[in-house]
Amino acid sequence: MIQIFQIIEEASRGSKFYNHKKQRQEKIDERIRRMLELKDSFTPEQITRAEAQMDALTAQLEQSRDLSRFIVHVDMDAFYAAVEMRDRPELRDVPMAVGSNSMLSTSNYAARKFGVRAAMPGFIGRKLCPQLVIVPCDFEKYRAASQLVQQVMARYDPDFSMVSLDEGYLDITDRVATEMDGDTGDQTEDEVAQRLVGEMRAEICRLTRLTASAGIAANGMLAKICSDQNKPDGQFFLPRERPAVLDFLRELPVRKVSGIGNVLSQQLAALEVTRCGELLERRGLVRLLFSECTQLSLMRAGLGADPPGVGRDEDSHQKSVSTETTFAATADSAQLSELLGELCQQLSEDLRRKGLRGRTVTLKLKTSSFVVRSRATTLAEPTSTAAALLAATRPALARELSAGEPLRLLGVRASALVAAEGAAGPRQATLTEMTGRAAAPRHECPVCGRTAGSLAELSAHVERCLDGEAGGGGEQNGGPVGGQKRPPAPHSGLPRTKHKRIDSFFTAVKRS
DNA sequence: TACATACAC
DNA sequence: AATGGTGTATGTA
Repeated sequence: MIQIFQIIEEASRGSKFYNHKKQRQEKIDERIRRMLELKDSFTPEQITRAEAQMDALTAQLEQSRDLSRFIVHVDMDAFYAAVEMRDRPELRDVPMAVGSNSMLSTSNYAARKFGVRAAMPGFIGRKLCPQLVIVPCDFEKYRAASQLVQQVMARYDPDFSMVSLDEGYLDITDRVATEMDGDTGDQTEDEVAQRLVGEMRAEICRLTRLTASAGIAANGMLAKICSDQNKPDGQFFLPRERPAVLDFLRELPVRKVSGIGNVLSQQLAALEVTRCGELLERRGLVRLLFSECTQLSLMRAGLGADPPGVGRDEDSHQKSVSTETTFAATADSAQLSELLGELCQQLSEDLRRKGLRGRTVTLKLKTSSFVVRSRATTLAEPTSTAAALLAATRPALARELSAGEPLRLLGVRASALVAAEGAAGPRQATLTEMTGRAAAPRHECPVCGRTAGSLAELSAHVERCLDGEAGGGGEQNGGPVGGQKRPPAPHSGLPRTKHKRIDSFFTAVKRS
């Protein structure tokens, strides 16, 4: 499988993308060299002292360690690909990916055997696997499937929170407690939690014909790692006991922890830290070489001591709104200027739709050699008009253009957001706003196939259907639910999110 | 506040 | 021949 690396290398070598990536890596290497130099200058006393300071932090984290909750992370398996395979049986047994020639969003497991991965351009995927079938994204479908998944999750925790269309967190502690009050035989709390999650996954599967994996642990950080352990179509339970948590983490690659990415894991590797357990052993170096913020999150990763919340916090609001696009590189200022106008128009619409205005406007650009730059302007008054956005960014574009290098991307962002006149106030967008509505003009129950008169009715029906109470399973499909005589009106012309987007569904959002 | 970087999905 | 878009957080000046 070293071949995979070689094929990718072969296909990339010499390209501007590749060159840029190499340059970036050189910068990282240089940073690491400087870090190691600094490290070699530390005296044993310095390190001992740093360790003592970290021990204080550790004690503090131990003190606040909360093992009282059952947090669940649910992750749909190869989500987009799974939806396409479900709807097109001919794709079932072939290597396939969802996306385009320039970017793949997901691949199925057959394609993964060839090294075809998310975030890989399609043309490289085809080099790795000539039979690869590439299916374009169909977000309406993924949204509809996600809605069903969410409907199930809501039954286990009405305050669940989605991270994206295919992934979310629940706190099922209360649900477990309720269950324990009834007759659970001689099942322990832990067993009940696992059974409930198994049932939830089964319901998701029944409703969507898609599989989900899940992790159950004392906090979201651990639950997320756990959901990856028995993927696909599996679950993993990590007991809520300090020794079990520490044992689990000791050998776990640091890269598995959300927040430790490419760069930080390279830095850590240079310090001979590749496992979470080693974060604790080398805490002195962590203290001396990383920022306070990074120290804290690394110690949390080593100890598995993270707050148990599922992203619930009430008064958090959206910080920025942006739109950007990639195109064939050009230095033609008329063309770029026209595009900038369109982007400002788009951003203006997005801001208005969300009832927001921005005081800081940022132009983003990427040169043909993949160098990214941003130019920000702060206005006297917050705005949401295309004209003002354009006025704030056009001069910056002109300045950058005078360098003469062709551009391959332009983007505009509004930040320092405030509520527009008469709007509700800067707040997080609701899930519905961000993901759009389920595209089911005939509100058809995915379990029994009958139609309901409205979304609300359908929801209620699906609840009953999942509970096995609707019609006792004896009735035929097709009869409307709730005595409805006619199929409902197609659907209320609510604004649809246009699906020019490729993968933009950061919905770390609380449902409201 | 401006800009760059890292990260997630 | 060819490598995405949206958003958050953080470090630094």
